Amino acid sequence: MEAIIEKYKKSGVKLTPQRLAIIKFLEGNTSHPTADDIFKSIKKDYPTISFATVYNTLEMLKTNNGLVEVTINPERKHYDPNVETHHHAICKSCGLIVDIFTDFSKALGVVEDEVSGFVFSGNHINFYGRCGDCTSERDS
Amino acid sequence: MEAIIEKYKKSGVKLTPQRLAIIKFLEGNTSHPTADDIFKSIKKDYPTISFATVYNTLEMLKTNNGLVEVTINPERKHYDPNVETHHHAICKSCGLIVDIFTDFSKALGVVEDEVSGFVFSGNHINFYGRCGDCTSERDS
DNA sequence: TTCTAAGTTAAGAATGATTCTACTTAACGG
DNA sequence: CCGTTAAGTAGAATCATTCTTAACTTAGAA
Ligand SMILES: [Mn+2]
Ligand SMILES: [Mn+2]
Ligand SMILES: [Zn+2]
Ligand SMILES: [Zn+2]
Repeated sequence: MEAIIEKYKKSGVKLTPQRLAIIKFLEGNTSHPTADDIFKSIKKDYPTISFATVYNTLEMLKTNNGLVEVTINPERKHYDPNVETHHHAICKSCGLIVDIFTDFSKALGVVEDEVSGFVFSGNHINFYGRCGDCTSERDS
Repeated sequence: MEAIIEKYKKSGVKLTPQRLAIIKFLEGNTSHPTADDIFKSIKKDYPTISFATVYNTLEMLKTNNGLVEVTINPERKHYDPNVETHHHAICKSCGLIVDIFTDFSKALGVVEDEVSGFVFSGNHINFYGRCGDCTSERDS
């Protein structure tokens, strides 16, 4: 946490209580929250916070490489403080998003030569299915 | 085309001129158009068409397995008449979306056992990069 | 053919996530 | 402390998509 704060100070951004609250909320968070999830959570401690602040902070974090947008749900954006390359499993029933850290670069690399003219810089895999809870629910 | 028309007739939907125009526009289309792209194109022949009809028809096609939504662009949905499993290359510069038909099931299958409780039913890979045009443009 | 029921279209209103605006407030280097 | 200036806030605006409702086709029955 301290290291994270230092990082932002160096990049010249002001560390307001609201920003720190959002950074703390996201730190180590693997739930892939939406802007609304973040807003609701921060509102408990900062009742006057506005969506503008949430979105502005997310934008700031994005440009400082502290956050990535996860484009999985066409209805709204999800945010992920884990900026390392990784993939996701998505439950088609309840929307749960789970991280997958397996490295597929070898298996995928071969193909990247086959697409005419493209120069690739990254990839992301979505695995669709049903999570444990939703599977056992249907069985019963 | 004839086969496609038969397919929808059988499923009990009425094939109106607007619907046929949309189906024709999509048939074999690999450009991954948005609802607005479709609307603009159909409007040339049917000036009174509305967005409601475009969205209704897309919904109808989706439920009849004649179309899939492509969740790649967080700003708007793209539609793909190719319902076979395939993947996409996305140009980060111009937004071009190109199909990739390589089969990765073997390489990905191994992992699917490792995610606790999940039962998987499909996957989709996004390859990010720059297309040929955008790459040569930057070079010059 | 003509009639009907059911499904479809079109215009515009409604929704909801995200962005913008105008103004107030507070962070922080000096 | 102070001044500069970035950041916070409330609410309006935007824009893709969905909803509502009345008028209109379609296809089958008579
Ligand atoms: Mn993740
Ligand atoms: Mn495609
Ligand atoms: Zn689930
Ligand atoms: Zn390009």
